[in-house]
Amino acid sequence: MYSIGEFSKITGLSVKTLRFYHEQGVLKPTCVDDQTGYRYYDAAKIETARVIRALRELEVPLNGVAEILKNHEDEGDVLVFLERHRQAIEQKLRQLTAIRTSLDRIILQQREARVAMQNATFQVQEKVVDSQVIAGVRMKGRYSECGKGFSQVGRRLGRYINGKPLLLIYDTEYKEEDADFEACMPVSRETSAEGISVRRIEGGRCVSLVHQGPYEELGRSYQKILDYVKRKGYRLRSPCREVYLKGPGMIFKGNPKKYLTEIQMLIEE
Amino acid sequence: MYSIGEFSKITGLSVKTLRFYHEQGVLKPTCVDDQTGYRYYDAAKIETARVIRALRELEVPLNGVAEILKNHEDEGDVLVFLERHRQAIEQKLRQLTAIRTSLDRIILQQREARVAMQNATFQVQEKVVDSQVIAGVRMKGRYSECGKGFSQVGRRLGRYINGKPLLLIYDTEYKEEDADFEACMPVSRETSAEGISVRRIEGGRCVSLVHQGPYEELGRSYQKILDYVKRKGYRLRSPCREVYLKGPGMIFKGNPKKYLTEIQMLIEE
DNA sequence: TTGCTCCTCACGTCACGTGAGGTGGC
DNA sequence: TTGCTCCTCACGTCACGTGAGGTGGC
Repeated sequence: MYSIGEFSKITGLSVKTLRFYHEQGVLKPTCVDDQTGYRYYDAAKIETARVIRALRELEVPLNGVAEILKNHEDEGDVLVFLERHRQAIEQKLRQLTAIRTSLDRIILQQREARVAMQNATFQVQEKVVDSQVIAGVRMKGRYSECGKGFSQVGRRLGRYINGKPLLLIYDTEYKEEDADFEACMPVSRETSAEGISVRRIEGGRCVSLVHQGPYEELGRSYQKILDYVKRKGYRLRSPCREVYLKGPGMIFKGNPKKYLTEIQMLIEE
Repeated sequence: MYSIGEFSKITGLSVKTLRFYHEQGVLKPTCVDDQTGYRYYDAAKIETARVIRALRELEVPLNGVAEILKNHEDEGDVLVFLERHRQAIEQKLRQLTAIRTSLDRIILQQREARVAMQNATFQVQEKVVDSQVIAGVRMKGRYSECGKGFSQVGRRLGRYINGKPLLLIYDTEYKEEDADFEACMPVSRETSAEGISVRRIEGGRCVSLVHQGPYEELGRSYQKILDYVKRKGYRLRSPCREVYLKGPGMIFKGNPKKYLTEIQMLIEE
């Protein structure tokens, strides 16, 4: 017979835990001294304790452990139980994996936003953009509605997104009410999904300007870039693009004054 | 201004949760009527509630949420925080993945044990065993010590195990004290590990008998199989094998009367 | 006497949910 | 008056851990 302290050392369960298991009826001492209240455990209880530890290490809840210990005669019951438990674990795993994916996305976004901030000159520049595969939803209405398009793409093709959201603007003049645009996400795969157009868009030489500030103030930057185009005498290829380098985050809307948006206008060579 | 019920519908947070968040100081109502104690929230709080929900959905603990809300000015701090949180999630994921792996192993073992039980005839049979890759630890001593060898292999090559543990017995006579044997696990890869011999062992025709009962009673089955071998005039190829079809499980030791052990003796053709 | 082991009882953790009992205004 | 919304307070969940205060035997 072992005292609770001895039994604790043997089994690796803390004294507090052993008392708790007694209280819960999961692991009862072999006998209790009714004078002192001391708990005593015999050698056979060591095996029970081992079983409990094994099950707890598998994160089987205590009442499950109790149940298994009660009718562990039928090994089939245990198997069914373990399969159910496996399902529960699997469920948690899926949930946590989804969380990790979201966190990765958020962290990456933040990092990229920083890099974009460091690299931005806020001057009109000429550069070459690569051709890329995008998934887009064509919309008509107000620009402020574009979020719906982005989230539609995100829901369907979330796991394939590998770049910043961009807007293709098909109007050649600014329209408030009935604008014609496409909310796009660069994706790694040419998967198809209903209501979403997945395709490759061309690259090429373009005039680019990074705009800092709220979207309502984009007009100023458009003016700057168009002045430049006119000065150079370039001819533009529609559609114009807005790339959202840094916008409202998934957690914080953030400060609109810090939003970064790159306007890209492809030019004919 | 919204009452708590209205605000609950808007934000998707339960009334109880909103009261709890108030108590915790995470999301305070804009004002509280000191006559009735009614809580009122203004529209700006909706955004805060959204942030809290987003963070809670990422399983950020409430005190973390509170901390982020307090000094969310510096986005860098949030990034560091999110990275730490990602680490925590990753940790949990690893833990749960390990649990799932264990559960799978246990469930598979149980299933295989059932199949073995159904197929066993408990008669001496002749059959052909395949050549297989095993990882083994050669030992000298008592057979009851073999568990150490198995667990040594399990610890080092656990993820590559793809079959039932088996013992190779190099003695040609039964030895109690100073037996010479090798605890082996079939593995899917010829990886090497110190102190463990990973190699391919031969297959071939063999005489086989499934023994049901505790290991101490294996002698009876050895007698049966050796009688058969003698009757047939076969010549044996050393080492003899014991395959543990059903033994003490990872959770329960189980009933030794139900243990199944296959004795295999390869014969020369 | 000191040190050690054991005891019980109450409270804390975590993020809420449940339920009782009561109020105030339409 | 009934129904609705709101309130507070206390307790439950889960598997223990912490700490206070006390006991009994060497």
